[in-house]
Amino acid sequence: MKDETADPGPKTARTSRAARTSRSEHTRALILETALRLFQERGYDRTTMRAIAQEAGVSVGNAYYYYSSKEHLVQGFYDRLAAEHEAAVQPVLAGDRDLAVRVRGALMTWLDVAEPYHRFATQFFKNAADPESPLSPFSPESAAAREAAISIQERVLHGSDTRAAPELSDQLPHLMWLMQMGLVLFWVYDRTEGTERSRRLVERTAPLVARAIALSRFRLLRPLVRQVHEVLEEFLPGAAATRATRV
Amino acid sequence: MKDETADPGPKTARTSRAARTSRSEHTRALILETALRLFQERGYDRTTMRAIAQEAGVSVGNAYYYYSSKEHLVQGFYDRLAAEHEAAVQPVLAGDRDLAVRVRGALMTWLDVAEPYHRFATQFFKNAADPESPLSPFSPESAAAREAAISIQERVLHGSDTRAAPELSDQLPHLMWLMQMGLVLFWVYDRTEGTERSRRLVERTAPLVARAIALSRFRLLRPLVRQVHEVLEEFLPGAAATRATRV
DNA sequence: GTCTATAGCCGGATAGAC
DNA sequence: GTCTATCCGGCTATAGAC
Repeated sequence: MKDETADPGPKTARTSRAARTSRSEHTRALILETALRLFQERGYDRTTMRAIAQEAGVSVGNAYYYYSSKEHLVQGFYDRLAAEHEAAVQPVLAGDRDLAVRVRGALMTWLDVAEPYHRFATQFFKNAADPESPLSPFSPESAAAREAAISIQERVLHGSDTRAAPELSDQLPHLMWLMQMGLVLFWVYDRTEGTERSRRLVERTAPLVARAIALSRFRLLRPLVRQVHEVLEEFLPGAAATRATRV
Repeated sequence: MKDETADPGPKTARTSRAARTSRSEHTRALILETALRLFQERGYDRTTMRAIAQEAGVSVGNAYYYYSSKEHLVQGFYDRLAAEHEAAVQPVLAGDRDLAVRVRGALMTWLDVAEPYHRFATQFFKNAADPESPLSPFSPESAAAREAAISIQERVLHGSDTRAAPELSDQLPHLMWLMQMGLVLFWVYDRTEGTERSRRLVERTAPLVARAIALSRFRLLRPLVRQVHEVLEEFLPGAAATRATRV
């Protein structure tokens, strides 16, 4: 009962084309809205499908008609979060060209956007770290969201006045996204007021990342950079050509 | 039903002092043994507590008397894995003094030891990403296992003929352990035959790590190294002094 | 195609008797 | 310390209404 490969019918989340029938879309939205609200109020585990259905004024069966599992409701949350980040990060991308500032800005913006959900986000990432789960940030199902996030990093980097070693230039956004996943993990563990500690980590790390990237052009580091490039080429999906095996 | 803070009674896993009463210890061991066997045979999810109890010839309630949740059974597995790695890694630690060789050896050894359990290891990272879980590698409950693992990295580094930048020297083992956690994540996702791809990642990454560490002493990198040192000092628990806030 | 209602399976976890 | 009985919630199934 874990994956369904082909997923016909209305259970497919569709962001495309405005609403198949407005009634159907309305119900779907209602269920998601209710679920997210309850998750925030009581946390993920203590929100039962029965409760979601009841609060939304639909039957349990109907909830499952739209979202084939409780986990699938979480996907709705991801999409929303990603959209909010994309919107909120615009000023950063259009702003200062200093790389450290841009890196810091993009990550801080994510922390801002995610803040309200911190309480129940914990539960999500448990699912997210499961390779079987379509909710994993590395899963094929998450490809769209992942690429959107990487694209933000790309704009962070290429809109800056820092030039990285040329062979790394295409791969760095992906690498920066991986680092962002690390930050998310840290954030999930962060129990400080206002996730202050996560913010501090960003504050201290951003200049470091920027400096490392800038240094990558120095001759001394050439062999190391070349090695890094090769490893990334082999192990980062999508970065370049050779992809036959998957992990 | 998630945490119990104080955990009195026999549910506490005790590696100390040989067996409170031999009968009790025998039952405990029997349950763990059975569980681990079934996990290997059918995977974690498809092994029910009922089945474990039945196979072990005890009641479900009894199983819960010794292991307060299904997850707690996994802790027993961690301990075993750690012990096996510690034993198997000895030749590497006593062997070649080349850092790349040592790094590679330690990680490969872990992959060897962990191989038989790969199938149900999925479960690991579910825990890793859950801050509530005592099974998280970052939890206080895992401190002992974590420190043992870090100590292995310490011997890898300090038994080598490479000298890192002095201010990083004490922190690098912890950082290398973090990288190892990254490898574990990769490995969990790895679906190739014999986890071939994970092995290849180690093969390609070990020299890179060794080189980066060696480079850390160059003057060009001094400012970067200093920054890294400061960040690690602030955010790695245990590395040095200042720890008031927790994350 | 969208929805309700309800009954029931399954498996993790618990209560409380012995 | 050990058991049996029970709860609880994710999920499924079914039958039928609009």
